[in-house]
Amino acid sequence: MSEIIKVQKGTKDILPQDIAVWHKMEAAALEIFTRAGYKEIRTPIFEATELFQRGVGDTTDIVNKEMYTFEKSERSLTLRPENTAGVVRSYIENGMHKLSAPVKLWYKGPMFRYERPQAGRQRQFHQVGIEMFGIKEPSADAEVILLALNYLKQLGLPNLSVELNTLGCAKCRKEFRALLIETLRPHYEKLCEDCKARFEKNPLRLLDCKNESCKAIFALPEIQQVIQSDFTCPDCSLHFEQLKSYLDNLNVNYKINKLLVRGLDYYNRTVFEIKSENLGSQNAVCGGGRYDTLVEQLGGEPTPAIGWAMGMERLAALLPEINNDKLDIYVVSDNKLETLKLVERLRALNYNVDFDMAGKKFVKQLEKAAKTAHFAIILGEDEINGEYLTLKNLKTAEQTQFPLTNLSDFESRTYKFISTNSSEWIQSKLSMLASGFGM
RNA sequence: GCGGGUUUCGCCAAGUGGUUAAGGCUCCGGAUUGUGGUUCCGGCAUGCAUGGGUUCGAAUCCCAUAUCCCGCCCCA
Repeated sequence: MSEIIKVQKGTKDILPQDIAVWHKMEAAALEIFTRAGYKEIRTPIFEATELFQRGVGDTTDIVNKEMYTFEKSERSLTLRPENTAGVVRSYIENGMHKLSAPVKLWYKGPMFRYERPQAGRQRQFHQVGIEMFGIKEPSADAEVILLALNYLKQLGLPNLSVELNTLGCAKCRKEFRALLIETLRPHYEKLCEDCKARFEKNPLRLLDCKNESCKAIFALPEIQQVIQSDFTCPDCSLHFEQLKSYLDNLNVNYKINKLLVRGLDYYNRTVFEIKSENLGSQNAVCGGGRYDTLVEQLGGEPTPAIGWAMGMERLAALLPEINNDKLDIYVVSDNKLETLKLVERLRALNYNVDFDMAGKKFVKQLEKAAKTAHFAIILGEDEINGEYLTLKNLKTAEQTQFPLTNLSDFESRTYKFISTNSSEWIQSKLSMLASGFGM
């Protein structure tokens, strides 16, 4: 046997026994977003490297050190590290600004970042997210945040904490930036290397620094005064106040975090995160914000926009495991031809049905049925000769016979037989049968 | 990129230099040629992440590499 090839570091197989929770996340996304007027968009996994350099921003860590970039036919291509840039590219390229605003889009799929894997972080991971284009009013911000909460609620995660901040617009941020640099300059020497490097380029990012000595500096009264000060221009200020008012009136719990500065360059005004305490150090489930200049920056018409993304692996970590459902019926028989015929008919009636193909003995087949299915159908010599089948409830060991010639009789009478059992499967089957018979 | 830990069967796991590497679960077969998930019996690692080294002798000690996990940075 030659050496086996293993999955690559930071990647994982999602195995059949774990897939149910992914189906749940995907189904919830389709349902909740569709209900809010969002349409799914699927953009390519790789894009021109330049899209991310210009879109995500080349001062970001994502672009600087985390991209999977490769050359092909003298083009530089990159596996998408996030999907906002790709969606914006598609929005521009397909002339979606001509559609009536807002244009509401959602997506799900794999993203790629070359990072050291740890709890809640992989190199290939999945995000589900939404983007809304064309509305600058704060009601859009409110809807987008509510949508995130609704999605989490649908998944049974209603109690996560929302953190909110505003970064202002280019204009007010410029003034704040200048003030911040001026205030921090006396402490420059005491800052960590990263902070020094970012000092002139993107001083807002310093506020996010986790270094203890840097934190101590930012805790100084004169610096806190600057950080806590309301630097936003009247327009930005009003926008934020209106958003907060909407959220207050809708009883959304959130807290203002002045230090919340998102790591992607394209954000302005509203930024927010949704966190969970149960995720270890990578605790952000959802991150998003407004990016009113990105469309223009990537060559489109000036278009306000806002969106968010959730990490699906992190979401999955918060959700309870879902046991895979058992089969509805396992057919026990030594006559493969008659079994195949019956299985075909049962599958056509929407039952999940399987049977033995290995030629095992009767007892073994029944054992297998007991482990993998709710019901067994026994189709032996007696049944075939008498043109009937035996249905066995594997939980209660009850049995009953049905004529083989007319399976609609099987359908209509089965629910009476199985109604003696109250498992979840029975409930779902009952409602299915009931709807099928117009009851 | 930097730090700490981990690695024995499909899964869990004993073993800390000395005969054929415990045990449990799962799986497979039999007891039981049409009624199961109970019970009983049997099978399932010539090998302990990989490569070197020390030793009469290594899963056990040493070195290197890899792996996965956790943390930093950053992000979902």
